[in-house]
Amino acid sequence: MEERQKLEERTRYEPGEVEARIFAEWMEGGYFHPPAAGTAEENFSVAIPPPNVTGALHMGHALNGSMQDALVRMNRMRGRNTLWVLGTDHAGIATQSVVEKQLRAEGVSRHELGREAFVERVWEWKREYGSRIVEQYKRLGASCDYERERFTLDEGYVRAVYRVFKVLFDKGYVYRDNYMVNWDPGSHSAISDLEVENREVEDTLYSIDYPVEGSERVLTVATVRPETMLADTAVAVNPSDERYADLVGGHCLLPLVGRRLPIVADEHVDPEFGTGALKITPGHDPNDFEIGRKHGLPEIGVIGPDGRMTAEAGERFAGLTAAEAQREVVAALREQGLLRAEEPYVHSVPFSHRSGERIEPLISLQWFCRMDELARPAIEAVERDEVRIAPSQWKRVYLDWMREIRPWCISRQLWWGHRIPVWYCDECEEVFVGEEAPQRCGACGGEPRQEEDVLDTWFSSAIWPFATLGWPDDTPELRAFYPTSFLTTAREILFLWVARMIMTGIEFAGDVPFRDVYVHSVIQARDGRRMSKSLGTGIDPLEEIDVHGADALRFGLLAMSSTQDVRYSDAKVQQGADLANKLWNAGRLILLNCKFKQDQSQTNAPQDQVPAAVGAGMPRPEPVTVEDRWILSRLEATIASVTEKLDSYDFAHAVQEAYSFFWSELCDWYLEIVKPRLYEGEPEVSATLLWALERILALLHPVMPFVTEEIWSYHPARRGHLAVHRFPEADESLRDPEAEAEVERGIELTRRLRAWRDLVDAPVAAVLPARAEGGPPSEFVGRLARFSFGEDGGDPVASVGPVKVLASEGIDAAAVAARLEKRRAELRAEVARAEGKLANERFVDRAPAEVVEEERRKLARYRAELEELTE
RNA sequence: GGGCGGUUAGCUCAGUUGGGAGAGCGCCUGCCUUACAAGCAGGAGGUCGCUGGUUCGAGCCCGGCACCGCCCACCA
Repeated sequence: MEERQKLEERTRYEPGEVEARIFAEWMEGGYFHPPAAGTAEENFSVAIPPPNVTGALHMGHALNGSMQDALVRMNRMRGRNTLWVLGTDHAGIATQSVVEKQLRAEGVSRHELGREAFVERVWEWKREYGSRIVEQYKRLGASCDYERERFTLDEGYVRAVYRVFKVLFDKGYVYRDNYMVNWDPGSHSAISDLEVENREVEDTLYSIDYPVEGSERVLTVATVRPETMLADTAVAVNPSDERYADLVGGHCLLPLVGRRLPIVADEHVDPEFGTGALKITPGHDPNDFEIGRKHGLPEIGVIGPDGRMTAEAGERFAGLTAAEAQREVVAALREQGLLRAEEPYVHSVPFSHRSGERIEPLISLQWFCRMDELARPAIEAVERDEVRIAPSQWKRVYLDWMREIRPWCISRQLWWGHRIPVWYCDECEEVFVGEEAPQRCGACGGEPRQEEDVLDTWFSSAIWPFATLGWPDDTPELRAFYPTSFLTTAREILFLWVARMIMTGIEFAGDVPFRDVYVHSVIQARDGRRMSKSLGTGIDPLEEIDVHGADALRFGLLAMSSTQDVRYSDAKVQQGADLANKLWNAGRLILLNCKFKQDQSQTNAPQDQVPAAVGAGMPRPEPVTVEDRWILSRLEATIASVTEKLDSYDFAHAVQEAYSFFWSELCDWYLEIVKPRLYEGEPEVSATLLWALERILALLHPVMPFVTEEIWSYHPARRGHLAVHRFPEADESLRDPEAEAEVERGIELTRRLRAWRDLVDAPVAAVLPARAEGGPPSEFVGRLARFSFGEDGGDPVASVGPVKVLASEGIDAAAVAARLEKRRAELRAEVARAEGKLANERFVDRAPAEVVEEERRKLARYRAELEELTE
């Protein structure tokens, strides 16, 4: 009784009061922490794309989380043993940067601190701030298993990473090599090709004369990076280029340095570009590196990892930054008259995705992983739809990339991460690879020293779906929840993460990591730009939750999601907030007025039991009126359709359809129709309403978990939380096409009558007399449209469908006449259109019979109405 | 340089296999009707980017063009 009182007073849904309390109840119920039982086939599981520990919840997380939680909750409610693995990614570069920045503020560098102390410092940071994003997922309502939280650097996980490294090494896929890498001067580390983004930049293109040895001729080469000429080891021309045919095999002299450079012929050189002569710098240009290796050219490095010129650059330049060196080189060339031209030049330049700095290509000793062998089965798995990628265009994108895959640079010159499990013996050059440090060198008894580098963060996230379940051990979790059911992801990590998980899943866990990959759209800022912190265009989901509630944000994000990128829509979030409030108030109307007999409860299961969802409270109702049969039929149709759409990742249409059924059909029509019966306390309508409420709450719970749970807490048939309530399955036996047709006719008529009233400006409160032809319309028509239907009365002044409106005080004759004339004009136009179409012989002959027939029926209908109005 | 996606109402977006263009928001009119004014009822508003074609019929299929966005790519 106390709650009832409260419910009456709560005329608005206030998410802020509800969400934390409800979430705590779910946690207390342990619903999100399933037992490791059963098989992956029967169970349902998802591995969350692990957010960076340094991260804060952004809109991408919120969208992705809303999608995952909708499917996770739906399947949990279906009674499946459901696990949603949560965890965070150690995010090597990002986290190291955060802590380094902290240290700088204290006036300490990480080098002063030393590696061990620094790593300990990062751990401290992680312990203090690392759970922030986890807490933010709770705000969203995400039903992750917070008791199984994982971290890519926790003990078991490290073991998994080391095992993978060791196996790949033993297979010969992982190797160490001196190779051209993308050096990121910002993070002071090599990064992989996927972490590089190309940007258009305007540089200066310098043309430089290289004197040909033993000749008066010069070879003019063009470059945007003159400072790299200090590392040139050849000049190349196209083999078919007749201008230089006689020079191939000869030499030219490198200005400023004096080195003899062989003139080589290579197909790669475009004779159309510049002079057709290309300076070759194998040490600092990826193309030149390839050419250099092909021709066996020396590789010289003049730019060091610190972005400064090395001793190799010569006394004059050593120690300068690359930019300073460029100015010096240009000045020197100009002095010597070797600078032939300078012109502005726009081209694309690689930048580090991590630090934003311009990539310095250089040769360095790194660890690589050969990908071709791993890719092969991962290609087949997708080709054969063992992993289905949707929308379908991404399947091709995936396959195209995988078929061209290149070795992956997996080592990083950082301290925070998985230190590569390789040990070197300095005494005898023995190399150990294993999961644990060797005590002594087996060959010479020396003390091996571990590799300094750590692994690319993506190397560890590649094994996320099975490493989080306990692999390499054969754990119950692994048996119960691997492979996972699906993955939703942004397309930007399709290669970086998704492809690699498929490869490692097949290689190490013996099966693909998930059956479905759904690539969702990107939510852009309101103005269509990318949401980004640096642009200041980001929209904070937590602020949106504060203002509108988590349910509103979830609904809004799902409603605006699409296969194409969309702008963030405040209106959709507001629509979600409105829906929550509408649900709340419709719930109040029903719960405060319905009579409920305890024995109506059909409870047949213990409450709040995991994994099996508890049974429904309400028994199937007995409809007494056609409206009852109609709403029950529409409800089941909606359940079938919404469920089907959720199951196929069509979130936007699923939520819009649920919205539209609930708002328009249930609230605007059915509740208005049955109010008199409800207020009278008719038991049958109570049974129908309580049943409908229960089912719509359960249907919407995966999308709007908080408000539905809160309303459910007042439902008399409740036996446990909605979070583990049985998800509705469409009951086909309640479908009733006849009732649907009849009520829809009544609704249509009501609409027309209301519109007519408005057009003729009838007084709002007046009940207008009318006579219905062909039998009285449904009872509610007169009531909702405020018409009284009788056998007799005055003269008809107008026809609205089958209804003759009779003369009365409330009706303005002139307005009626104007209205009639307007309608007649419309009808004449319609008749003309239909006649024209049917007079077209080719239409009548070639269009399908039913289309022609439909057109004839329309024509007949228009003619009849026109005739009626012209009487 | 290749590939993908987009262009539909004032705004943000839907539009299944080709058969009279929809939603939400906004706007206009009228309602404080005892669930909800974050509500209810009614209404206005679109040459579906342009251009050829296929078809009885095109927002939808085909060709071309114009913008916009994204991904991949080793032309200095």
